[in-house]
Amino acid sequence: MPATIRDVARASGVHISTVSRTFSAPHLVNPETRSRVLACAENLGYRPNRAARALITGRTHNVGLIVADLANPFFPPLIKAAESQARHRDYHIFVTDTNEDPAVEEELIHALAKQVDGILLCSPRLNNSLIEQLSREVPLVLINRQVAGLPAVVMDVGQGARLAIEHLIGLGHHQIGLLGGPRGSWTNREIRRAVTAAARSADAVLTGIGPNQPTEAGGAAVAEQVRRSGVTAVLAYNDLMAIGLIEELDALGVRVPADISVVGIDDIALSRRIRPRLTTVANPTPAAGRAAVDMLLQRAGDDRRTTAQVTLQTELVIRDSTAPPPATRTAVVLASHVKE
Amino acid sequence: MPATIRDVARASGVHISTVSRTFSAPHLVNPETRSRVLACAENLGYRPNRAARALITGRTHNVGLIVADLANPFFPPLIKAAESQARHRDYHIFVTDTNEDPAVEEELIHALAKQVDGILLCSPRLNNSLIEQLSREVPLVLINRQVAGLPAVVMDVGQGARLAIEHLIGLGHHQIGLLGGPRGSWTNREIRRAVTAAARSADAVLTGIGPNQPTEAGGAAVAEQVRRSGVTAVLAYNDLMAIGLIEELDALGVRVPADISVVGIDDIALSRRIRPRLTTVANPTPAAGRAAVDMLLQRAGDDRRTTAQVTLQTELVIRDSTAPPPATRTAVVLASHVKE
DNA sequence: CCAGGTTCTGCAAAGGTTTGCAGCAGAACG
DNA sequence: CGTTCTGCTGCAAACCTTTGCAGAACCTGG
Repeated sequence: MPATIRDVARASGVHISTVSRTFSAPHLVNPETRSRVLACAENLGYRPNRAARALITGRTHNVGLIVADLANPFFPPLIKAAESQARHRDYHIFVTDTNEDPAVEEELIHALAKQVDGILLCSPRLNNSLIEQLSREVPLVLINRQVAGLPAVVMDVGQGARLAIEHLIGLGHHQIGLLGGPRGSWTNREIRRAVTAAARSADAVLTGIGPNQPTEAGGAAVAEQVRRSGVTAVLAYNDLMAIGLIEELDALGVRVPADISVVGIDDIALSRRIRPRLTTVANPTPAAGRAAVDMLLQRAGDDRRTTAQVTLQTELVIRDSTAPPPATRTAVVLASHVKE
Repeated sequence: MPATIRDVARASGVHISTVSRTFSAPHLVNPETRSRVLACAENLGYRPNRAARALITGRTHNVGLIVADLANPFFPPLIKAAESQARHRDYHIFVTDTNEDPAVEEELIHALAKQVDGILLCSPRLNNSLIEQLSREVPLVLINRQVAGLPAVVMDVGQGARLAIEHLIGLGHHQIGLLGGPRGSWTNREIRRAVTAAARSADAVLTGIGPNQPTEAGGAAVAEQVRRSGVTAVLAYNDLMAIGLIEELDALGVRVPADISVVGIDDIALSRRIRPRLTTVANPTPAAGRAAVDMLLQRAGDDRRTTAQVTLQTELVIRDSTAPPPATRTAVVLASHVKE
């Protein structure tokens, strides 16, 4: 039903190759012929079939972007930045959501493989060897994950987490809880590594809690456990969990930050809006999206495999959800400064 | 580089058609042959090329989903519901974002056209005739938009808006502001239509403000104008605008709901969390996502063009951002009930 | 033993496009 | 006027599959 290159050729009395060139290499065809062909194409409503084109050129001008959970406000800024970057380069981005399920993730990579020129894998939950294997099927750029030999852009969440712990220790906390994220998360391991080191060198005691769903529900679910654990401060895997935790603690009659301090990670827009405003580690998500697109397209351009790994800096944003622990409260308040 | 059907055929000593059938019609091939072929395929890491398959079958098993703004929390529930519904039917969903730009929207439809079996168009900003024309290129299902002859699922926002206005009038408001959304939005027109009728029949005065960007920034931008306009209540195009407006009014020293009542539309998760909790019109977004996928896939199945239009009910959720207007405050409070 | 059926496999066309090669006409040049 | 070059166009193979058709091998029943 839709017009093909052949219909246009017939209508304008030229060979299909001329029609093809009219669209993909206009300078090779006589201006007169060109405009005749274009007129016929317009008439018939002809549009080149991108799938057929891709079959022979090997370039689809699409890139896939796989995230764990579209409903997590952490992702949209990254996605939008990636989209606009891709658009400038005449590429389109197809976004899909894995529902935090590694099986779905693998499924999707296979499904996308031949329909895109590469895939941006955001915070994948797959294990390293599987990722490596899949990367032989389709060019991959990882975001917030490092696998030897694969290009990646990561946000230095370890550094941010370290700053967060030092901030808490500086306030006088010794018993600190660490709310783990989903299993398979590289970010999760980075946080744990950095935090463990920071805590050890300051004689603070760390209590791990998790793994958990990286959502508000996941945070809320462990509120009771946090309260009973005796910690005076908590670093959560992400802002969503921190927010869920704070709300549930509030429901249990535990005040934040008076009784327990809470720090999140990501600095989603919501964190600035809740009360108490959340102290958190800010991630440069738009920059990450742009960088990932650049790496992928550059890699697609040259054939040589770029395996660069870009690290973006994070930053601790101190707001109102952290304060000295109850016991030492007055003493420390005298010595500390209040910052935004 | 990646293995093709031909490599598998060579390796297992059969014709390519047999390999093809092994994957797309296994019952037609001898179990013995089949397992041999499968073993070779596994060995070579062969995966059928979905693009090539689509070229000949005409079925890609993908569906496109185009939204105006991924960062608007209104969309994720719809998207996730659509994705899970599609997954059950062995389809994949590709999501893209138009940045509220009609030109990008058209671009995207063309780009997606041949790579999907149909497109779900969410709150499109395109005009009717263009939509109609594009629908001849690729099957379309509209969400929150009605165009004669095209299948659509809409949420009855008109009814919800009417309830909202009646609620405000019931509280004693006579001067009501209507914060318009983006131009090109069908929802916007529906709201205006319903609200105008409701206001007329109750002798309330309506002040239109807009069009505006349907974001928090858009809501914040008109706060000053709202304050000066003399209205005592506002119905916003969506929750995001309502929230932005409330925050900015707060910054201007105008209290909600004491000085001005505000009602939103959508009932995004955030609306339950801000203070005052937002009175709003709840939309059944997951149901809409599922219904749209069903309509599209059913339409793809039978060849006959289904043009059904499904309407889903909305609901007014009364929370804390609405109250009687300042003047009549005490009098009416005595006569009214407080509900969640 | 033969007619008819079943089960499996191969052949080749088709789907819509791109692209290296070759051919052709006319221009430029000596 | 012959040669070389330039600009344009057509030819046909290629990309990776699917699928209608036909043939081969085998079986069943009469």
